[in-house]
Amino acid sequence: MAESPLAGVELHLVQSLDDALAMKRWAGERRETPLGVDIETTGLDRLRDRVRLIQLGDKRHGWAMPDIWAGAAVEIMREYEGEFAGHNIFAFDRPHIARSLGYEIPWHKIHDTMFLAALVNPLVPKGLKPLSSRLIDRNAAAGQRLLDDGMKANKWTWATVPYDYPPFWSYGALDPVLTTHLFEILYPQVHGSADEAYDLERAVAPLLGGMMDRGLLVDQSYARAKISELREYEVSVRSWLKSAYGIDSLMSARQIAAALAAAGVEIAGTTKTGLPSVTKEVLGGISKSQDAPEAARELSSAILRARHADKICGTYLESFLELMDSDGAIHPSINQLAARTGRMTCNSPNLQNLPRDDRVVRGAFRPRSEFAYISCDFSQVEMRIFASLSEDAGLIEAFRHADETGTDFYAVLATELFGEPVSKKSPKRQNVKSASYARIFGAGLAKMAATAGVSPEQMKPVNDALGQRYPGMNSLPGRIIAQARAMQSRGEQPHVRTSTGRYLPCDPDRLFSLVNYLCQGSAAEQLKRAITNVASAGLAEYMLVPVHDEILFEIPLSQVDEMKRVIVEAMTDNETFSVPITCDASVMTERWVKS
DNA sequence: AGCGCGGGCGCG
DNA sequence: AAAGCGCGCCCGCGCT
Repeated sequence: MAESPLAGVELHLVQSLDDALAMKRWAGERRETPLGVDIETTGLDRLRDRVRLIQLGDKRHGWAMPDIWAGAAVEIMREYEGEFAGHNIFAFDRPHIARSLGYEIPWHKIHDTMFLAALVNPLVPKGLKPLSSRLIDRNAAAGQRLLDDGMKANKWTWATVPYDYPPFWSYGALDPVLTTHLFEILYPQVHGSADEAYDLERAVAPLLGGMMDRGLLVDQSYARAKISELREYEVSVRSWLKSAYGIDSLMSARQIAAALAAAGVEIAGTTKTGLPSVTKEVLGGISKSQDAPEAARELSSAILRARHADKICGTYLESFLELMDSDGAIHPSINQLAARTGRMTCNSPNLQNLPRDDRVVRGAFRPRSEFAYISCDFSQVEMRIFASLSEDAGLIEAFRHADETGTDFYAVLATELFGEPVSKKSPKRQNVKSASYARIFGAGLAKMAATAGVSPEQMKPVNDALGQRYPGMNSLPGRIIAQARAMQSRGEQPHVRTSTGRYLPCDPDRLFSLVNYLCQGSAAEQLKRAITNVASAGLAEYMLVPVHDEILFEIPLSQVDEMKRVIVEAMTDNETFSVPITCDASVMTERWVKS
């Protein structure tokens, strides 16, 4: 049996000046990997918790320093000439070390093994422990259990576990050792193939940290007033549903199906587990149906209205008040590499899925005094990227023409396809848009038509014409899938790579999804690029949250016009693709709602 | 009481 | 030939 790479690792706890000096001598040694960095804190609050233990390590040694030695740790880091590596160091350790210990490690000197792991394979669990167990030593995470059990048994928290409790300091000291081992394994798999993607992630990371710390101010009295209005309404509907139909849950498929049956309507569709489907679409269909009895229509629409009220309160407004910090703001967590395509995600709360049409929810956010919101979003970014990657001269020209004349892109396509002027309002234009997006998603004709709300017979000629006039619409997916098949026959995981080298694998039986991964992943990178460009233009401190193709800003009122120009300039990109990436900014002075 | 899952629904 | 992509959060439901 091969010896563990961790055999012979020595772990040290700094408890004296001699220990600290020994650590300093060790840190000054030459080594081939970056210096591993890790910290333990009193908790997970970025703004309030403080550092308790600072750990440094390389492949052979791990050192843990209690915070009374923080000065020495910072001195070692300041003087260190090489690079550092940490796991999730950009989002966690670096900001804590900066705020708590007063040292901001230069971002270009930092490697993050979590980023490396995500770039090597976005589908795999990215925690230090699972990665270490898988890539270094099956038992690498064994200490974690020991520490968890010990903390539970002694009723210790991360704030109170004694520094010299061996499972605490020793497994703390092991973490930077694991990180350097991970670096040695993962970096060669990124270096040379995805350097540009990696550098982009490193550049974006501190900017996302700034956004989380800044947060969005909540209009509390507004939120409370809306909540009581909506809850009152919901309660009245619920009590009617209960007394008239015995329904006590707005989501119970059984109860709702039974009540509708009593009112004379049978639900046709089922979920994949066989229960009757009671979605908005199904109930909405009944509520609008001329054939359905009045009672069933009333019942369906009542359920939907109550559900909507519940959603607005439960998922959004009430959650905002619960998550609100003592500074009156909400500090979402922005996760840089959670999605398989390289998109960022957001939680606590998710500010990327606030209702767009119902103005109530976004209205709960107000710019700080003497500030205004500016929202700047890319225009048809995924389609522009699709056109560029397809190299279809007609599509590229259509975008050029649309931009030059200020015409809607899909109206340009529809005008070309139908040989007659088509307006932005026309259903023809809507069908062309649906068919175009279906290409990006890899949808078939049936789904395409259903989404557009027309029959497959109506959609087919539009879809065929689109493929004929713009052959790149067929050839790009064709090329991607042909390459994916070739990968499969070589025994590789089928995948695409974006222009930065980002590796995007798909499930073996869903090759068609690669078309979307490439467009979505490239667009995700374009937003990350835009974030760095905005920062380079000097507006780093005004960004609040990224929303896939949009950045929300909070800008001093006195500089709105000027900064709006800077933002548009920074987010416009005529270089990266053969179709310009354009954007559109709007100013909101009162709330996060466009007037 | 807590966990995981499916269904449902909000966004790009 | 046929294939809609990516998320997070809430609830109901069945399980331990």
